[in-house]
Amino acid sequence: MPKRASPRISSRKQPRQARSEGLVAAILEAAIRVLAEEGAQRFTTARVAERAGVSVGSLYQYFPNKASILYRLQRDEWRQTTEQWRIILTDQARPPTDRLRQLVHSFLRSEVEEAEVRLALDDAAPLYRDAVEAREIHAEGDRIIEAFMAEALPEVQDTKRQRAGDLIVMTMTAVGKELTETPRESSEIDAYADAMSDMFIAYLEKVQSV
Amino acid sequence: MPKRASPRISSRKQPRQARSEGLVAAILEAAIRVLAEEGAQRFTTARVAERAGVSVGSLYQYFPNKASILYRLQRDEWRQTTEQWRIILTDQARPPTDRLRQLVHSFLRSEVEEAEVRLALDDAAPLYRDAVEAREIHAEGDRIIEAFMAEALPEVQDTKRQRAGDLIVMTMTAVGKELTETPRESSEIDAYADAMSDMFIAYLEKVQSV
DNA sequence: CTATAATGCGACTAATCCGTCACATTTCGC
DNA sequence: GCGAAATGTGACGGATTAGTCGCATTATAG
Repeated sequence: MPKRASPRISSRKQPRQARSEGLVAAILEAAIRVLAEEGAQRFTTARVAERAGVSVGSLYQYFPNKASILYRLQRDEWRQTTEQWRIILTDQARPPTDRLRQLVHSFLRSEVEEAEVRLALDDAAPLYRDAVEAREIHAEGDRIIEAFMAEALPEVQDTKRQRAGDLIVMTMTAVGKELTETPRESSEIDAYADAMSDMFIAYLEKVQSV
Repeated sequence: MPKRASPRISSRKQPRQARSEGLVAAILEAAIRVLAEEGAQRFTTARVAERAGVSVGSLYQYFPNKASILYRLQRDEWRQTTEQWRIILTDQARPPTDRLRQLVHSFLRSEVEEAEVRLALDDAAPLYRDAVEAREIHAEGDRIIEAFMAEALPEVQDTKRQRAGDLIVMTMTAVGKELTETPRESSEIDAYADAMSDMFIAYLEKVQSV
């Protein structure tokens, strides 16, 4: 956690903050590189600091421990994902099935793009999973899905609808991870995205008609 | 890897082997307990040996390294799962949809039953994932699913059918893992199993009708 | 019963890694 | 400029762990 400097408004440069911010940014970038290139096993504070061109001591001034770096990366990744979901799913000009299809495609694509980092972050999950705020990471995404489901299946019972949403999210993320593990042609990714979309839509139609 | 004693047929007792076999069994049992109770992080050869009432030295006589113990456990678990799948899916007296439904239910149940071990094994995956034989672990399961799909969707194109099978397996295992991570009522597990079965069946019907 | 081979033991080595702390350097307020 | 505060440094302590090796114990063959 970055030390919050007291809010100094009217200084021309904010060197204290400027240094710090640059340092934190450098650390996060280096962390991503280490994860992607060396994997979770070799992700050490020393290595991250070295890659960032910074000393471990400085690193520990802005991050209380190793896990917090990983947690931060995971949080940022997930925020991007969530934002992507929000943009796609709330575009009420298009029919829900279209949006769902695009959601699946976009998600799989972005998963595969950053394969190494995502896989490594996953491997390191045991280190940051127990963080207090870890549960909250997914909350926003869940809300977005729930809103979409409410729009797509307005007449379906709440618990049932929520379960359907859960199932879709779990499936999508899981398939994303699996496809990431063994590299595939981008055309094959699309084929899986299509198949998965078909599955979801068939499911939603069934749920709705019951 | 157990040292293979040369095949001595006509000795009354085979003490060499008897000791060894007991030792290996004790190690594997202890390994499961350590994983379940202490988690992947604290899974060390020393701890396993201690729990097994055996010295590390002995442990290393039958397992070349730590990863091999984990790999062995994972392999055994997966063999059980595969066998379960085979039994359920090849029962040609019942319609395919019934079998699929039961597959999902049984799988989710057994996943949740041994939650701790499975989760810990998953956490430790980075340690044994690169083992040469690791890919082969899933081969038999894939074959079983493929055979079932061929029976259920006889007129569908091969690649499409195989992708459908892949998708179902990925989804099922992923949801199983997810449900395992946050403990739930057994009734809720069943609800998810039902929902997932519905989804699969709706999907298969759609694939078949295209 | 004894020589020999198999099996078991556990202290020990070498490596790694997280996080700290005393000190050096840079920046800021004045 | 100058003193104080903020920021940065990296050697080091303390802890953990994978795997080894010389020796002890047990079983077998003759």
